[in-house]
Amino acid sequence: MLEKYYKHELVEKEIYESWEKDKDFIAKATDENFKPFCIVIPPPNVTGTLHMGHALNNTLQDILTRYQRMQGKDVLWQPGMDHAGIATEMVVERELKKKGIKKSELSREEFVKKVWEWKDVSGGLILNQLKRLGASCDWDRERFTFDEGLSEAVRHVFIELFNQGLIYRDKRLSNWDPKLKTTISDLEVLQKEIKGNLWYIEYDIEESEETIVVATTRPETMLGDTGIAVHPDDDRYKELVGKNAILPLVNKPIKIIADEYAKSDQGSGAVKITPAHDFNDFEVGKRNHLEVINIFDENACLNKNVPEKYIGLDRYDARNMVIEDLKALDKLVKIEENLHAVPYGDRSDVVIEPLLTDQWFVDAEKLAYQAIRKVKDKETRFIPQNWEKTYYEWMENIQPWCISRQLLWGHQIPVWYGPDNKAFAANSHEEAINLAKKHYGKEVSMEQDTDVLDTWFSSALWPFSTLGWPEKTAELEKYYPTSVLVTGFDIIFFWVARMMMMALHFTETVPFKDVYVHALVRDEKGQKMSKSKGNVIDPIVLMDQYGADSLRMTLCSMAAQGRDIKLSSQRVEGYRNFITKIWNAIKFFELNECYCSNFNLENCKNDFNIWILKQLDQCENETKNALESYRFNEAANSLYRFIWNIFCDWYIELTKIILSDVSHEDRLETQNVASYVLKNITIMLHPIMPFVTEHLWKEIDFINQGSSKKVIHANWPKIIKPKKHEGGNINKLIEIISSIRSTRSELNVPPKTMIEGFFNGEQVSLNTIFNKYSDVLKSIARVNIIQDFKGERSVGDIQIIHENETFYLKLLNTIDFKTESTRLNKNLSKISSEINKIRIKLDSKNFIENAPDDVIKEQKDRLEEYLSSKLKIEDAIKSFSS
RNA sequence: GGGCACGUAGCUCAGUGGUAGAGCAUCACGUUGACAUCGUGGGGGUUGUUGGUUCGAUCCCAACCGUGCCCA
Repeated sequence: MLEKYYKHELVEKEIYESWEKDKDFIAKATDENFKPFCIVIPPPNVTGTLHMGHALNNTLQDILTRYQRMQGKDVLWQPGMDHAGIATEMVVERELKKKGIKKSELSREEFVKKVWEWKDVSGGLILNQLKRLGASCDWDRERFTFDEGLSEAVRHVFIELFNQGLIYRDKRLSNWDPKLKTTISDLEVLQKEIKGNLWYIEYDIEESEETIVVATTRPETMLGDTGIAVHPDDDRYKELVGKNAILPLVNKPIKIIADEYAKSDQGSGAVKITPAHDFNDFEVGKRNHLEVINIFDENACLNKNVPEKYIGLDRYDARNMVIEDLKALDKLVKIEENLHAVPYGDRSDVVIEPLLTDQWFVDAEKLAYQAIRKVKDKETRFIPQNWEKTYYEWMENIQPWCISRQLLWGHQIPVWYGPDNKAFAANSHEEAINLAKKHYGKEVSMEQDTDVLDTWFSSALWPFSTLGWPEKTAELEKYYPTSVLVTGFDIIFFWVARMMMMALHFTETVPFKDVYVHALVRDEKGQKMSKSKGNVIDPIVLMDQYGADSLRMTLCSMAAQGRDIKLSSQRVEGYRNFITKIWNAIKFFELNECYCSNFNLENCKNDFNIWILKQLDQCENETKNALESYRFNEAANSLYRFIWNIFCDWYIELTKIILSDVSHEDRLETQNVASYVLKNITIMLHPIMPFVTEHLWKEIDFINQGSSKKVIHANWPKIIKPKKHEGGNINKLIEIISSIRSTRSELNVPPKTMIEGFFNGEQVSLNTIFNKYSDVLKSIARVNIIQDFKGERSVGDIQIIHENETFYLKLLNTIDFKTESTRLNKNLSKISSEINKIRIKLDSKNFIENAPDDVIKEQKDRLEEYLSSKLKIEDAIKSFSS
């Protein structure tokens, strides 16, 4: 006998351990009897912990995974993590600092060793949290982007792209993070709107009394200025173009140039050009052959290229000093408040400094071509489709991808330099020496590049490197290209786009057939969850409170395409209640000795049973279709509605009489049908709610029905269709019961009071229902209906109309006439307004001429039905007033 | 500035070219047999605004207003 409530805290751990112990998640790469289905997990960061976004992302993947397993596919959900260069280095650095160790005191090897030590102890916490969620990954195949095999793939890719000229080293402006002391890619830079100032500075013109005023948001960079730009059409400055201005504080001449980059309506219309420290200025400088002067060091402090008094100053101290000095010279003419975008590092949260350095770049533009085409050719589909636009937009404007990072933790760039600084890409030091020997004609000593690669470089290979590439493995053969990638839209650029490029270049096929892009999880007010706002809902806390299944069901039911999820714990509570509801329903059937015998359900005779099987079939169809088209919320809602609003609310109530009567001829059939329904909803719920369903399957014989397999391995159902098709008029019966209940309630008839009713037996439809289901009407509507051919009515006989047929409840002693009169008038006005609407329609010539016949007929039928109801209600009102 | 979503009941959200739904919240009534983590019933909507297409628009189209996100 089941306990009073489902206790997830006692069940989930045990169930998960049993899945793991029995290798229930394992993929069978070499077995060709099963069609493959494969998802690679978007690898969480090794430093990460589970947040709501992960919970949603992995719940959806697990639902697909478990569903496909039930379809008989050989399923591989490939798990793993990425090594997260910057994040991990920050974490370990912080740990070392606590012990009084500075990173700079350690060699590369020593530091990397410390990182591995850290990883063994505290890395990968998130994988255990995914297990709490129920993730059915094939854990034996767990991969890490820093594994030997994946590192091999990284080197392979780098060397090949290098040899093809698609990776190159270049001195150009890149985003320098002065806190982390590394470059980062443009995707890792966040633009923030900051309230700052626009400073107007006056420059003297060389050999002239004239001056020119420039406006800038970064006055300190003037120390590196090499020009002033004005718009070629700006009449104010036409005469000055070609002349020199004297850069204050530095006292050197810089050229005034005409360039369309200068906007006449912004600031003064003249803009200072600092080619070494601004991406736009760099381009302007290139166009106009301006000198490039780098004035910052790696800490974003001023270097030796500025006047001595400023050397060594931090950029903000320098700004203040420059302002003061300009003021003293009376060169600062105006200060305006100004809102402008300032670049911040997404990890460090400090202002990024564009800096001229030697870095490695991927020629992404060349790789993008195929990646765009394959999506246009529908070889990879985005779901919902509109994300294609985002993808195209980025791909079509793609910039060179800066892949070198000045870190210790990561794949060291497989490039060795010869004595003349010539770069050789090679798999190892030896290989590099050999290459160099051929080149120089003698053996030379070589130094490896000290930089490492962007973590996303290795992540971009994830869909095939995890399957063993570049080796030709059975896994690669069977599971690649993968079936679907499930991800949030925030990493379409970071990850999806780059995977597409790399996959197409190296495997000549798309990495996945579908990309399902899900929503962002927000708090209940619709705000993005963030630690600083303090509005983070921790999925672990919710799981502790309500169980993993409740959380999963909630996320699934809210995962409508194209909309963000606003999560509130109330919602989770609601789905916990849903589990309780199922739990109690099963308890009810336990009490009623449900079991399964050899009963052939095709031979069902009882209307309720035939009806519920049909409803179950419909639910199965809806759920299946929804899951196969990634409409997760529809799958969840279909199951919810069937189980609660059909099976529990009606089927159980309707069959109580049968089950409680030991000698009832339909009892055995009903027990079997109920068992069958419960078995199948357990299976269908499993992908969404794996724990409670596996538990019930284990505990309840009439649910597992003697299966030796766990529910995780059950086949997705194909619902039996009884030979006798007509399931009676159960839907009509339900409507009638609802009408009776509603009338009773509105007239304040006490729920338990048994009342009498009567009707004219010539009404065929009612006659069938009242005859067939009189016992049910007595038990759940508390009404005893008798046939009364005379149909004469007296005061207190309350009329109920159902589809043009009428019956009466005898309520003389129980009701208040005023209440009834109000009720009737309310109904009358509702009906009258409907009648008006339909009449207007039918009176319209346009409607009659243009609308399809079936629509016209439908409207006519409705009108007729309403008119007849109206007459009856008016009649009833008349009889009351008389 | 460019792009993409979204605006439906008090709240959170489904949905459909013809009759607008759910959950939560709310109100009334109800516990000796599955379930108060519950049941039964009720109230609650000019489907953001204005136009257009259409016999008919909440749905399709356009503009606007509002909100959010992405990119510059």
